[in-house]
Amino acid sequence: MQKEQKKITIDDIARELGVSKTTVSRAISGKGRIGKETVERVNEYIRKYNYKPNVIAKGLAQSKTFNIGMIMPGEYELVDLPFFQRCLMGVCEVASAMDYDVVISMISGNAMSQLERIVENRKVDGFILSRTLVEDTTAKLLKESGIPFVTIGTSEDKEVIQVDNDHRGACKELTSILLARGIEKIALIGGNRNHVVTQKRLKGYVDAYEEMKRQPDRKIIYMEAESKIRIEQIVEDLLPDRADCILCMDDSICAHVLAKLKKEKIKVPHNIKVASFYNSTILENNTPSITSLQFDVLELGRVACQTLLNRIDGKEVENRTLLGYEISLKESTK
Amino acid sequence: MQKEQKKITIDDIARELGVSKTTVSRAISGKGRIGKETVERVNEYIRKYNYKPNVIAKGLAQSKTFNIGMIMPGEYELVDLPFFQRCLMGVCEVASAMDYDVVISMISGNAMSQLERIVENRKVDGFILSRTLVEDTTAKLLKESGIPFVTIGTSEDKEVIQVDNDHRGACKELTSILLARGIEKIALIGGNRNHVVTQKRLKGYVDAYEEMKRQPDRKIIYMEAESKIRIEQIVEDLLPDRADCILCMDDSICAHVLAKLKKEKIKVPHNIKVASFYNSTILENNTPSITSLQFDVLELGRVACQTLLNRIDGKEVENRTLLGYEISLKESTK
DNA sequence: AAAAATAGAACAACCGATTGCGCGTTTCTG
DNA sequence: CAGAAACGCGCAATCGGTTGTTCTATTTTT
Repeated sequence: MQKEQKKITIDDIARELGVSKTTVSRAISGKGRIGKETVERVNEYIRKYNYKPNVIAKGLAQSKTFNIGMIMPGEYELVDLPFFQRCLMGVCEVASAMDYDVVISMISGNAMSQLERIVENRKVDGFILSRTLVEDTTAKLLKESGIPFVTIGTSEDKEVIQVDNDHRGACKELTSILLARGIEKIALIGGNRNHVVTQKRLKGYVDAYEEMKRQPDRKIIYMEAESKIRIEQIVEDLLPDRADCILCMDDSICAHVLAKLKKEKIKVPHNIKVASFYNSTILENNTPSITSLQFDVLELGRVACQTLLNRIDGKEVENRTLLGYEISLKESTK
Repeated sequence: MQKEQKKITIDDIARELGVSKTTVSRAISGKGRIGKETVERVNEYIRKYNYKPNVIAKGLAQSKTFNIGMIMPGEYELVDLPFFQRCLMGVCEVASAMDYDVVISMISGNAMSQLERIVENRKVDGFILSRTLVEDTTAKLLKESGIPFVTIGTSEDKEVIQVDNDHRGACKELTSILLARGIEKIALIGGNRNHVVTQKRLKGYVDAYEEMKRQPDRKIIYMEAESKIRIEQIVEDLLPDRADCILCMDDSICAHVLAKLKKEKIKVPHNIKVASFYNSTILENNTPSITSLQFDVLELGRVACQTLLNRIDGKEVENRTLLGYEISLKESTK
């Protein structure tokens, strides 16, 4: 019950120990010339009285905040996705370990005002940008501001530091596996065509065909499959035999596809195969189990944060980091 | 392309306008006696050169940070819930409007170290605590620290400022409606019994029976329904006629219940009614549509944030705020 | 018209750290 | 053993604001 306990300052320590605050500061930071014995005394005092430096004051003196900004989409339909939450978790984990804190900005659409405020207020030392759209004015704004930042999700802009899962490679590999098994007609169902992941995955899909010197059937590539009705129509469109397999770009699409197939009494995998990208727990307990591509989003957050912190420290960082994926082959493509 | 553009300081303005920095500061804040004309000149300058005060310096001088801390669970299984994400969205919205920023702490289990760091570092002016467990050491720690905080979710501790949806009232009303329709045997399926919401909802359920001078059948109240298998067992247990209706405490439980009923060829609502709490989009497109209780989680976040900010400003605030709910009666209970 | 009240602005201390420079003492070096 | 180098430490400025007090000029009161 130590309410309103007066915080110890560096001056207090200096007074108590009969040295100057300069010395105390140096003892703590280890910078500059300082006696071994003095350091010991200061450390002991700090431990004993649980001194914590005032981060604000430190920030003012060093022009640093020890905060990083995490920019997430503020659109209602995106907020529910576990992707961002998990990412955030990875970011927080690393930041915390390095004594940084994470400031959130949820930016919806073109509401740049919040971001501008943060940028101008200099309340963070750098940003992590969770991007979903290919064209992103946020990145432009950040670039102009000169504040270090890292994007999660690939950008067209090669100057931008990016960390991403290898969606293209993943989708290519899965498609190749299916093709190698003699599954020729793979329908692809995706969501918003302006999302980076959608485009990357589509490219991977095409890559796989091209590597085998084949052409995918463009007529069974569907985008903007955002609603249940639309997805049902697509499935109807594919039946009875325009596709051997349906590859869904996210698991909510897949859930609808499965429901529709069940309704139409089409057996998976007997009559048609199904595969999906897997993020949430919707498909986890499905019967049959679903072949899927999995990404370690937590790790994505971690790496992005580490990259940013390195960047803030002035270290050289990779301009582009691609993280792996995992293909889990299950019953739905047997 | 204004990289590394030198920030304007209050001293710059003072020099340019030929007044003291005190005057500029007062002109901006409006505190103290200051000439109308001077205020005008200062404002004009600020607008013209887009001056933004340095929040860090301001914070140091005023012992404030203009940040609020949002504490969320860091457990992997909780992170996926859209609840916290939506809450956060509401919090960010209000904070942003009041020129505050939101600092995230994800705390898993007993890992208090991060929290302690933030508390000790004084990097926030107050906390919002998203709680899930009845017993919560986090709240205790915050209480001892003397930092203002608000909890989302009800606490036993009456001194703690709480904002919550009225789970008890909601569950009571829905149960009452069902009872009034002659649906007597209402099975209740809930998750973790240590979660506050679980307990509140259970109480509401019991309330409804008691108000009618009846007793619920304790044997058809199930807790810890966390896995698909467990839920299937429960449903089997209830069939064929131990229950007229199944009330699910969250929608992932409900999804499993519906799947199992379908598998067993039990028709909803003809053979058995189903109702649920509704947060995510899993049940949105179900056939039949599902009777559910809905909470405006976004609003919850908003109110919590507003309450905290009021508290930080030293205003009087309600110790307990209960937010409403919405009952949507659909086909599943017809 | 003298005294009192008041408005407008400036001085300087302060918030809690960091940091360049300088000073006195000890240790090294030839 | 003298001069140089290294060491340990303190002074004071600085980061960019806020704020209690004081000063002066003007206005109001009687």
